[in-house]
Amino acid sequence: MPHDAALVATQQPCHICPIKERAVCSHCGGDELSELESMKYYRRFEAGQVVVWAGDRLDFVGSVVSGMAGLTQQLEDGRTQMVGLLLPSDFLGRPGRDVAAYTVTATSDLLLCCFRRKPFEKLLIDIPRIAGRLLEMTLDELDAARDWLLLLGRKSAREKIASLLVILARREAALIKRRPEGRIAIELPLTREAMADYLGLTLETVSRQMSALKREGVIELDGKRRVIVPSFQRLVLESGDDSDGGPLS
Amino acid sequence: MPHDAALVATQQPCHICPIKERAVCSHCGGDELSELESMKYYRRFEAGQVVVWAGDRLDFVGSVVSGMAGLTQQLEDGRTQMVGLLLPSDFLGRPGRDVAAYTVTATSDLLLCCFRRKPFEKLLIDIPRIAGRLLEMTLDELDAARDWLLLLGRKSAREKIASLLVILARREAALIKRRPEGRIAIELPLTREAMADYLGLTLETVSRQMSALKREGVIELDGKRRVIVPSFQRLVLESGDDSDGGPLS
DNA sequence: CGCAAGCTTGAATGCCTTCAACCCCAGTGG
DNA sequence: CCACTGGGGTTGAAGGCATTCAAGCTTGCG
Repeated sequence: MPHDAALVATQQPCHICPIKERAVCSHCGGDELSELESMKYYRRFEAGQVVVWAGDRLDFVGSVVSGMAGLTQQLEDGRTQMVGLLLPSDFLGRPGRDVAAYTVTATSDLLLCCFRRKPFEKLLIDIPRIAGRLLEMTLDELDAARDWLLLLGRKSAREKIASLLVILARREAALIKRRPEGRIAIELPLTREAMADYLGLTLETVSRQMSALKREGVIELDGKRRVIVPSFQRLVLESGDDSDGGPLS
Repeated sequence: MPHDAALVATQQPCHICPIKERAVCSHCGGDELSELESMKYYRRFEAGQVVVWAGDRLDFVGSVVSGMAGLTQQLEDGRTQMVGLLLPSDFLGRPGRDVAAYTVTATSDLLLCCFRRKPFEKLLIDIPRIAGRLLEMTLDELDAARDWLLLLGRKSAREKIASLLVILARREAALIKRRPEGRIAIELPLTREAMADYLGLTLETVSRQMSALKREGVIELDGKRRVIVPSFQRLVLESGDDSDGGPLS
């Protein structure tokens, strides 16, 4: 059972939680928050660990507090596609479903703030703010999935890589309510293989395109897992779509 | 204004509505239903017509009663990807957002059951069943989008075509609560170009693969827009994933 | 040191695209 | 009546981009 591998971690109070502005609980007031506080528990996973396998029972839901996880789907012959990327504040699990539809893997050290599923489902009925926030988040995820469809269906390998870096930079910046510009650094809590699974490429192609972007000065590599971007605008240009990334919500 | 092009159609009472089992309104009881009934109005679009352009104001939401529409997204240079396929009972529009994020085009003659957005948003607060159903539908759409990611990222052209046919057959069958098997017919309310935009291919590749599947007896063509499948099982096999399509929900 | 995991780079192959010609057919007007 | 036209569809040939297969590199660690 993969759950046994999870470490229960010391909890932090909600009022100093780094994701309190964006997670499912973000619309909650004092009373509601203390109810949540009494129910929550933390789980920690190490990079590479599987949180659940597709098809296995999943009796909790939760929010990513820190770190990153990927949802993946497979075809019979082993071809793998990442179908979801869980970053801090993202929600894991589906209310009303007791079996995981996708395999969830920690791509970096991961901290989850969890609730047992049944009690959480009751909260969804009792506290409409939570259901409302979850709907909003699900709609946002659907929009993100749709951008991703465009990426997979129509972008070149080079544009795909640039797009991924843009997404990570924007998400990282959004947590501190900023908007990336100029010279920035991006953490890459993903192996080349995970990037390939995200982008619908092979790991060799990812590696080659990273090298190409580096050769041309679009990015600099600081180790394998940290990227310096001299000009964020330039990177966005390379990503194919120059939408501005929408409102800072 | 594209809206002017829409024809207002004669309404049918909700109790004989073909999508009453699956649409946003499906969990509503008598009182709620009559409230909805007093607010709803129909709009009709012809095949090829644009319902809204991305970026334009959208003051209504609604359900597809019959026909089919596509949501599309574009890159600056014109590359186009379909990012949503609206079939009967699917929901159009996003509560809380007044500007369309995607261009919506009728790919066949289309009938929508609409509500003005503001009053509908009030309903979402007043009638939790509606909000609940919308959450459920959004989660289902997210799952569908994730299957689509796998399709775009990892499937061959041939598998993509087969997968699309499987999806259409399943959706068509789900409306009458059945499950496709054996010899079946599938309506294809899509041009080759729309299929290509859905699948992340060129229309030539779509045409070639359709011809190949026909040559090998996997499908038969009855005109350009109707496909006969001698063995649904065989088609599923060609689609790459042989999951059974999940529960009949 | 030596091993393994993750990553990079090279060469050859293949799948899908691109560009182009042609077909089919419904609608239109001389 | 039938030639004309245009949209949608099919088919062919050539080329390109990403994959596949393979070798070698880098780095952390027992």
